[in-house]
This record gives sequence, structure tokens and C-alpha cells, in this order.
Amino acid sequence: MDAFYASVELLRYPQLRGLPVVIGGGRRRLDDLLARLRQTYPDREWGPHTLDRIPVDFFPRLQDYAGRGVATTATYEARQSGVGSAMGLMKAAALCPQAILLPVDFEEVRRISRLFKATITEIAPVMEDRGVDEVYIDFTQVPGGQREGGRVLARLIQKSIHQATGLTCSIGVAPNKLIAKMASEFNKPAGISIVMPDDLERLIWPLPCRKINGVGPKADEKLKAQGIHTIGELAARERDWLVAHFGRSYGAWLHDAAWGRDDRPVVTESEPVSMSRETTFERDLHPARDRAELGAIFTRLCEQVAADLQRKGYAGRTIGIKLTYTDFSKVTRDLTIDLATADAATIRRAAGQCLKRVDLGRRIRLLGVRVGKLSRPGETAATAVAEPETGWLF
DNA sequence: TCTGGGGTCCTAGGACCC
DNA sequence: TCTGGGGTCCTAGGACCC
Repeated sequence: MDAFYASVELLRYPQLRGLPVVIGGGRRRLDDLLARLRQTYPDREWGPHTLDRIPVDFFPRLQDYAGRGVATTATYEARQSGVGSAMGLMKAAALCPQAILLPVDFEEVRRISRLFKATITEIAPVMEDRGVDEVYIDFTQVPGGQREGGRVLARLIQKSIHQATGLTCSIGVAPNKLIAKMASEFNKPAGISIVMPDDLERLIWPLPCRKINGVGPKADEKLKAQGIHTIGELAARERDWLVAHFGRSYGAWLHDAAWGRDDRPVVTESEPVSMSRETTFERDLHPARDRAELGAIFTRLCEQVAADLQRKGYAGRTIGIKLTYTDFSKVTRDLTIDLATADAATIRRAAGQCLKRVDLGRRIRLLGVRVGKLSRPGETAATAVAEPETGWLF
């Protein structure tokens, strides 16, 4: 989906189209917005259906932001000033101070996310969820999926999604997920790109290695240090050389990726591995001096994870914590207990044990609680362990 | 300009078992 | 008598993705 979080907001606030808009900086509820509107413009009627009449001047600007948030999305107008997702909002404000800043509305984003995915599965049922705004679709068995190299079906999907949601998306069609992902970015927004096996040299090899899904900042730096900047240069290296420099698994994968080889299937169903909640404090907290405040946050995180687990019907055996210190160094500790739990008090107890094993003499920026080794209680609950039978046979 | 929150997967050492 | 080979599980850290 194109600039998904921002596009969702523009559906409600069409008066912001064409302006630089940045999404991020926390969440705000519609109720709060309406309350502020009634206060600012008491002579008008305000409700969920009059949001398109809010004057542009009413919206908060990036320059007025003071906090620790990052940009989730920026409209293409804001991107022209250099603002991008994951960028700190204070930095974004320096680049584009007049941009409008809107908080994330997770509920609405999730609603539209479900809507566009349902639209796709009606047309092409083999779909893999890759987060709120992205999916892989297997065209192979879809009637008409091969026409014009997939372009006909891609157009149908775009049109159907636009009808259902009012939003645009970009689609890449290719022989596998690796290339399709790259192709999807060739023609944004609202684009379609078809990459055939023969197009590898022409369309993929000139790209920087960083465009490969799985090559992040670290690997990219390491590749550059070896004089490898493009995927073509990567493909030119011997497989054994890559294995020697990047490890058996990653080196071989890099080689395959550069040659456009990827046999991962489109996975339609998957079970979660872990669930977690974490929070960055408004100001760094000291375990001793801010004990009460930290304790309350810690308890709340445990309660939130427990509620998430219960709502989704999971329980977990490995309870863990995560701390980020002022200098951004991070530590994790975890503890595996005998019986899977989704109980806040039990999680809090185990997480408390973990907390005792980290340095609590320094100020903390972030605290998180995680539950892993998940199971569905209904399926694995109370697998009775037979008591040893004593005094009978012998 | 100090950098969110929710995830997955991989690696590696050590405990422990047969 | 100084030492096997296979395996699983636990823990910590880190890269990467949306």
C-alpha cells in the first residue's frame, strides 16, 4: 500500500491532499480531537462525518513537536523535503517544519488493512500477510494470472482495492518473492512492474545491494567495504568467497539473492512466536530514584501482554524483559517457566526475576516485556504427567 | 536531530541427557 | 582415565523487517 498510514488519514482529511503530512508521534483518539474542535470552533457542529471541514490551520505542525517519536509514514510531498519513515520527528521537523503532523490511528489502519487483504483473497486466495500494509500473492493458480505476464491480474487487484478502500497500491510481479518485492518499488505510487527471469541483468543488477530484502545497514556497510555496491557486483563474486566473508548461511543466501534465486513459498498461515509490549519513557528513568513510576509502568506492560495473549488465545513459557539505557545499549533477560501462562501476575513475577539480573544502577530509556514459546492453552493444556507408580510391580 | 513498537530468524555457548 | 558423539533446551545478543 502506498504511504499507507498517511493515505488512511487523507481519506478522512481530504483537505490535506497535496500538503506535506507526517504520521507519528503517538496516538490520539478521535474523541480528543472532537473535544478540541468544539473548544476551538464552538459555533460549529463537529462529529466523525465533518472532519473534512476542519480548517487546515487547525492541524498541528511538525515544528511544534517536542518528543521522542519517529515518523511512521510521510506523504510524497513530505518525502521531497527528505523526511522518511523511521526518522526521528525532531530531525524531520528541522527538514520540513511546516509539515502537518498526525498521530497514528491504529484502529482505523487495522480496519483498512483487513479490508484490502479481504479484497485480495477474494480474487487470489493464496496470500501471505507481511504486516499491516504489505502482502505476497501467488498468481500461479489464479484464472488469468498469467495474462500479459500478470499485468491484467495486478490491474484488477489495484482497481478492486481502490474501490473498496479509496487507496492505491503498488504491485511487483516476478517469478519469486525476492524479486517481486524489489519490483513493487520500481513504480511507486500506484505502479505495476513486471520482472521476468531474463530481466535480472537489466533491472536488478544495477540496484544497490541494500534493495535486497534481507540486506540491512550492517551487511550493506560490510559489502561496501569489500567494494561491492550493486547487486551485479555481488553476483560477480564467487559463492565460496561470499561464504568465507559472510558465513555459510548468509554468504550462500547473498549469492542466491544476487542471482535472483528464491524458492520460498507463499505462506498463507502462521502461528505467532512471541508477543511483547514495550515503551520509551518521556524522560529517562532511574530504577532507584523513579522506582514507583517504573514499577507502575512495568506492571502495566505485564498486564498489556497478558491481555494480548488472552484476547488471542495464547499462553507462553518464556518470559523476558528488555531494557534500553540512556546510551542506547540494550540488554535482554529471559526465564523459561514450567507451565505456559497468560496471567499478568505470573508474568510480572517471572519478569521481576529477570529484572534482578540486569544493571539497575543506570538510567533507562525503554522497558519491554515479552512472552515467547507460545502455545494455545486449549491444545496443550494439562498434558497430564503420569505419577510414577511405586510399590506395585516391585 | 538523539533514534518507536511489534515482530522473526540466526548464532553461539553451556547445561544436560543418552 | 582425562575424554566420544549425538541430541535438545535454555539464554543473550544482534540483524533485519514492517
